[in-house]
Amino acid sequence: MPSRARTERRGGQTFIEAARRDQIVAGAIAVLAEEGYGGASFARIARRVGISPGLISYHFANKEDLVGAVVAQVTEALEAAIADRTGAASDHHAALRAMVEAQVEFFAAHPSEVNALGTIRNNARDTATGAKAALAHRAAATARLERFFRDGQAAGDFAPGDARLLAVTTIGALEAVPLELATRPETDPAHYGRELATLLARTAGAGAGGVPNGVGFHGGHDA
Amino acid sequence: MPSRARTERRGGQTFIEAARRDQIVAGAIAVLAEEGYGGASFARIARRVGISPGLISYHFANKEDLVGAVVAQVTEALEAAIADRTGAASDHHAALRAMVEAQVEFFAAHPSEVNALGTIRNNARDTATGAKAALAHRAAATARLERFFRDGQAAGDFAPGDARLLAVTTIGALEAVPLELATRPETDPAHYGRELATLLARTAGAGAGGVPNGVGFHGGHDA
Amino acid sequence: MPSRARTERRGGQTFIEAARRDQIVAGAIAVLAEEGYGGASFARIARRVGISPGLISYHFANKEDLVGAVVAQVTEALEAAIADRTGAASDHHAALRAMVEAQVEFFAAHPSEVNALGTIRNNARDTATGAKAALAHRAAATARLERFFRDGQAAGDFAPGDARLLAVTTIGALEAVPLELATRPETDPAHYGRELATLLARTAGAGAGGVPNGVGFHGGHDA
Amino acid sequence: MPSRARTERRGGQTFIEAARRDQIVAGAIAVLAEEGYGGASFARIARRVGISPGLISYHFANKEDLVGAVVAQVTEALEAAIADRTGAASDHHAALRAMVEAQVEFFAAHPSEVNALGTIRNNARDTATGAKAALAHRAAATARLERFFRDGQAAGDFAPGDARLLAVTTIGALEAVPLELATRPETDPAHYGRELATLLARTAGAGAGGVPNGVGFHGGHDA
DNA sequence: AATGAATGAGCCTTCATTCAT
DNA sequence: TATGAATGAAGGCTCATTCAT
Repeated sequence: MPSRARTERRGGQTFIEAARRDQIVAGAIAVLAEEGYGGASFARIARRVGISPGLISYHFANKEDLVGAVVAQVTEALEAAIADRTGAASDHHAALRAMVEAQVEFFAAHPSEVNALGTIRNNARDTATGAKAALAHRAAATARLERFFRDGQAAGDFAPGDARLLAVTTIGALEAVPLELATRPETDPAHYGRELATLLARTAGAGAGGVPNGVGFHGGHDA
Repeated sequence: MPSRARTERRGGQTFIEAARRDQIVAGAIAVLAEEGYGGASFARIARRVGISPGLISYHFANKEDLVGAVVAQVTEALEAAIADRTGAASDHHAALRAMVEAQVEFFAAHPSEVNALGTIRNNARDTATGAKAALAHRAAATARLERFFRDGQAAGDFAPGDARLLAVTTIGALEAVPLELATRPETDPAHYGRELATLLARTAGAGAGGVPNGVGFHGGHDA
Repeated sequence: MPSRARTERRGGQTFIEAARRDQIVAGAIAVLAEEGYGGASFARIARRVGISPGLISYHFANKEDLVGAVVAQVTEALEAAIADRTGAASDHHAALRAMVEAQVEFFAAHPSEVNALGTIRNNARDTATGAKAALAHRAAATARLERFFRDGQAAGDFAPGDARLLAVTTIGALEAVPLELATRPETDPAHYGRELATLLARTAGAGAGGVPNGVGFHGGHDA
Repeated sequence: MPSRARTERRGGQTFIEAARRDQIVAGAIAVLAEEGYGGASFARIARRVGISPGLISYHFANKEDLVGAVVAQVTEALEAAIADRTGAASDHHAALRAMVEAQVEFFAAHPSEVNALGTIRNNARDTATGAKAALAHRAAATARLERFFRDGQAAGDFAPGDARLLAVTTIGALEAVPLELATRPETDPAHYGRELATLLARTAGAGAGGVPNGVGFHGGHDA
């Protein structure tokens, strides 16, 4: 029985279909990162991938659809990277550190993806569902972080204060990282992540039994 | 020789020339804020201002040129607002607070300008000189802030630490504010600014003889 | 040697080949009727039939070819329906009535087919051989009708006059029917056909010994 | 004072704007007539007119808009031609004759316009308002004709009968004319018109005191 | 100083068609 | 026999920009 591999499917898609989609998404990410939102035309993406522009329309219903796929892929990868690291955290300080470090390292490891996501987010008006997903992802991340800080404050791990403000500030601090890494390539991301984690821990403040400037000392967690 | 008024100049420009340029820049800001970078076409800007699209090309060499004018106007206004408030600051903590509060209040008072500036910055690849100015402004602001923090640490007003990291983090925290204000219109900007200032002061840390949460009182340093 | 059935042929075609062609023609008719000429793309036809677009190209050399098949099928069915009814007619008046009634009833019974045929005729320029067949069919029908009227006039069944004018007018009157039936669905087609036959008989006029409104009874002429 | 002519306006349009629009509409009519609906692309129209395709978009909001302009121009011209001739008619028979003759002569004098209108009508699905206007025009003409026949029957000028059927049949007979004239260029339109008028008068039938083949002479009815 | 007419490139998308499988 | 991947041309439309006036 021939050509089995070609007909096997994953999620209703042929292998080759899935491969093309991935390839196109990758091309879109690269072009978005390099040329910006306005420069990410089907023609440019197709040229980079080495296919005809019509083929993108064949695999994606819309530009929106393609942009949505980019957003989905990048946010999922980012979420996974964070989840991987925060899963083991035993307290709020450890979790915050894990999240910050994971995020910074992801930024360093996937600069184009992160850049593309940011580019899309900043041009969200254009596309309806596609790019709004990027904004929604950010909003969800902020809300999650707010809950996390409130939780930590209730648990006495963080100093009392406006958890929303803390979340927004933390998100902002993190979002400034990719440009900094790009601007100063000599920066060691791992080190930067650890330092930023420490700094943001100080920002969140120590709870009743903690120490503001650094590290708690109960657990044995680090990043 | 009549029409003297029309020929009087400031900076090499006729009055009416300057007025038109301002009018067009204002229109560009509004459209950038409302329609995003991709939506800010000459046609759309001209329609809003009530002129013909060709006139924009008459007054600005390029789209770049127009974008550059927007960046210049907004960054200058922002700088002025900051300078106004930080001028009176008597020490680093006061100066930091003044800077943060001034910036947040500027964000609240001029949402379109800030939005437009952000939009341009996020699409900086497109336009050569025009939009890169926005990035350059940010880079300069970061560098200045880094110097400020280093200064403050040397003076013992801030805790020792990586001043660059502190600067980038502070910038990031500030840049997250406009979206937060837009997303939650019920937020009181003045209050948000004070809280954020307090928070960022804690982030910078208290120096040897200072108070973390408040205002120091020794130095006479500038922003 | 199995699969004999699959290789049996009619007119040089496999059974399954013939079946597919019919299926595709039927799909094309439906799509033409519903979406118009411009909307009748291979993709749309294929989707309706439940096959891949490439298969249409496999079974038909061209879009022209497909359009030609549609024209052939519909005109043949129409001719057959007319022949069925006019075969028994004993004179020119009866034959005219039979033809008109048969045609109107065919219009009512096969609205999509008729619509598709009309759509093709009205876009005949596009496709070379395919759609010109529709025009040719109309021309042939007109010529036949002209001969019929001339015949009837010679036989004294119709009033003397320009047989060509009569034919063109009759064709026109018939071609207005499908839209009328579609626009006013409450119309009873059988009744409409009888009334129209009577009216057109009056238009053709009564011959020397005939009755204008009704049926003559001499000839043995065909349609 | 210079360039007066250029700034004078008619209906809010510059002269040159109006001239261009007319020129484009004329080009669209020619291309529609020659290449059919599917062939009437902006590129093709522009090439014929000798302008760039973008200029069509500059003068017309849409393809729909352009198509609508074509429909408006042709239907208005046709209506005017009919009104010119039927205005003087003193009774229903005279009015019917005038209408038929005027229409046939218009068909002969403006073959492309008529062809274009027909082409648009037959592809009405594609375009929303633009082409539906052509269908609406036909529906209105039919309704008006129906009223006319009913009127004439009430006045005793036409034989009793289904006025709707009569109207639809008359419209159909008229719509068959352009193709006949195109197919047989040797046809004399004036003669054809007179003959068709006579034929359709016979179709409508003579009223109580009238003469079937000719002209009534009593009434003062309108068209 | 200002208009509005005009261009040509580029946008996303759909199309008929081809071809390896 | 049938699929689905792929192409290249063409579609309408918007854009920044130019230029005569």
